Amino acid sequence: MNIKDIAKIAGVSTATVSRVVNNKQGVKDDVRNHVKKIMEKYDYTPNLVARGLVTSKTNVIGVFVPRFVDYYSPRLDAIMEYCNKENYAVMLAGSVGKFEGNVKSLNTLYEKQVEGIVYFVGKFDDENINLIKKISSKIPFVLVDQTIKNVEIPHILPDNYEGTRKILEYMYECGHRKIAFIGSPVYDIEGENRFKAYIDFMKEKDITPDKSYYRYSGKYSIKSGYFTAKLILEENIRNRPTAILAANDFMAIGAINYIKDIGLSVPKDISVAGIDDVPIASYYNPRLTTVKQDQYKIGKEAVKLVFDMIKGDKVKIKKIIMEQELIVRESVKMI
Amino acid sequence: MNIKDIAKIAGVSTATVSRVVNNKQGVKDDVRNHVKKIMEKYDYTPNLVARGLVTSKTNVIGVFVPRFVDYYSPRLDAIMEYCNKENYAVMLAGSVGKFEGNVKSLNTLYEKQVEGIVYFVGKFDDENINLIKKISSKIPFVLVDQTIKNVEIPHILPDNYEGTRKILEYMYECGHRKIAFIGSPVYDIEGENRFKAYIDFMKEKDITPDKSYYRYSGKYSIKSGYFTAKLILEENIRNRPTAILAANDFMAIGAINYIKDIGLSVPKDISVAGIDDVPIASYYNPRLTTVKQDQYKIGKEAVKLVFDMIKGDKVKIKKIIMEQELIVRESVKMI
DNA sequence: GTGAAAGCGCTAACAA
DNA sequence: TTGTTAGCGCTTTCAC
Repeated sequence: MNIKDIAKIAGVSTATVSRVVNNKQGVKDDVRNHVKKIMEKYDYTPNLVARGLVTSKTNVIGVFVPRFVDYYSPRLDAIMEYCNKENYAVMLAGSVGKFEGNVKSLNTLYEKQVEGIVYFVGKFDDENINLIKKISSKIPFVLVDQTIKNVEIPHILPDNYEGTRKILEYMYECGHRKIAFIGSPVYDIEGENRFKAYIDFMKEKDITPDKSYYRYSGKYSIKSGYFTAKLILEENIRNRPTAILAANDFMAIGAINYIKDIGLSVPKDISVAGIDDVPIASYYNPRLTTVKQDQYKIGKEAVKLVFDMIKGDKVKIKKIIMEQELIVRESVKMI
Repeated sequence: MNIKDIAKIAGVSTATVSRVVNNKQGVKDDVRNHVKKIMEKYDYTPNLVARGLVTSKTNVIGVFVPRFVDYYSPRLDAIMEYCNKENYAVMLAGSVGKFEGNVKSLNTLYEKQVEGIVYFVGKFDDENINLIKKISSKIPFVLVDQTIKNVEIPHILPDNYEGTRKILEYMYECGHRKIAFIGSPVYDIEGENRFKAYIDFMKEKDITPDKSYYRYSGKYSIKSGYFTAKLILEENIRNRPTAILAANDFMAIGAINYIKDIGLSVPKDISVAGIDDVPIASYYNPRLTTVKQDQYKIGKEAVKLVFDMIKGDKVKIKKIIMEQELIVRESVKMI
């Protein structure tokens, strides 16, 4: 049942049906009602693919998510909400474990004519970067969590350097000097910022932690936090840190699990802090002291930026830095 | 840059370019290479919307998610993975808080010509059900977590009744008799199954819990678990339950938070169990004793079913019941 | 092995 | 206020 069928049955032209479907003016009320009745009777549904072809507006935006972890949930919520409001649909892409899928998946988004893309970065390689360059030169593209060196792309970045300093400052105020650090993957520029903040901070406080006190080999997962904590603590049995900062909440939770497994307790024996403030953080036991990235807001700003670019005539590169806020809860104690 | 441009530049017909784009036979190697070179040079990307219109195959499947919580993450992962493999894209719909959005959002999916839909149910109302009936009569549609009375739709259901009995049996074996129950929303048929299992089980064991021992007003969120636990425990100060079963893990976590806040400890003072085995369950403190729904598998079976229906000629209604498995961890103790 | 041409379902000038 | 018609970018017969 298509627009032609309806037109024929209703005894009008397709143009008139189209006007009715799109609630456009210039149709007499009785004709409009008549057409509407026919559409209803025959369960007519407009084919938005066809419409998209002629208007070259698909009303779809693309979202790339490396994998589904709770970290992204509030962001996706924000995006869905915004898109619902704007009458856009969301098309998903993601690698889901396999790095190789990234390029193909992102390209598909583009080929399917999405009008803009929000890209939550997992990792990059050159192939990826080239594709991003190409796509971002043709349609609105917003990068979240990461930037690309020497390439101007609108992006939203949490202020990881300052955020990390804030939580370290707090730990320091709580009397901690022996602070270990569970860092993030080496491919992650922003992760490096967190690590850099740690190194800088310690230096400023005239503390020189042993090299075995910090590792930046974590993978942002609970498991990797567990094993990195194990690595650090096993190497420092005689010189146990009083506190551990993990580069994200999941790794902090992993560390807490390990500490519990060796019969110690957080924060009684060792304090642990995270970064991100994922949804579970405030309900974990102990409630996690962390640094809040307002994920919902990040998601919202990201889509908003895309829509600004879709609507606006001139697309000027925007860069948004999101401040991070110290969230004091239970997992770091005063010593 | 479209197929016509490429054809003109390459000095061939659009048909030939199309054959090259789609890797079809019947093009001489040198012609093929020549066309490929031109496509590359001019950064040609096929317009999949146009292709979709002519082939009436969009290579997109729709997924409806009520909201983004961790419960759905492994399911979405499974779906993404499967679709990547099958060369399909995923279009998302969801209500995100507002119930009213459901119908419009689902309808959009249909209008955008997705080839099939996986529907993770939040709640239903009549408008919703009518739309689902309509859509499911036209394209492959799989319902997950719920069924519709008197309507035959392929669906995947966790065996909530048996699952709930399994965990209750375990709690009973651990010596618990005073078992309270934090139930799920009244609109949720499957939630009612969990509640029914509780009532049946208690009756079989000749236990008649006070009415204040069970509530099925939870909303599956951590917060609602917290406040329902509060309600139950405050009303039963002199007759405190030794164990609480929550109808999902999030509410169990909420209950644990409340118990902690009143100075008691899980499982020392009160045991708490959940249902679902969400990703955080095995890393919570205490590690959650629960009943596992293999969410990844559920997601996979759901898409698989949709693809079977897309590919298969005859679409016969399939119903899959997913068994649940008792997962014994730390949050329920022997008394 | 290649091209001409019809048409997928719709919108948007333009004409009437 | 309504209809005619030309595409949107692509695939797919059917000739050649």
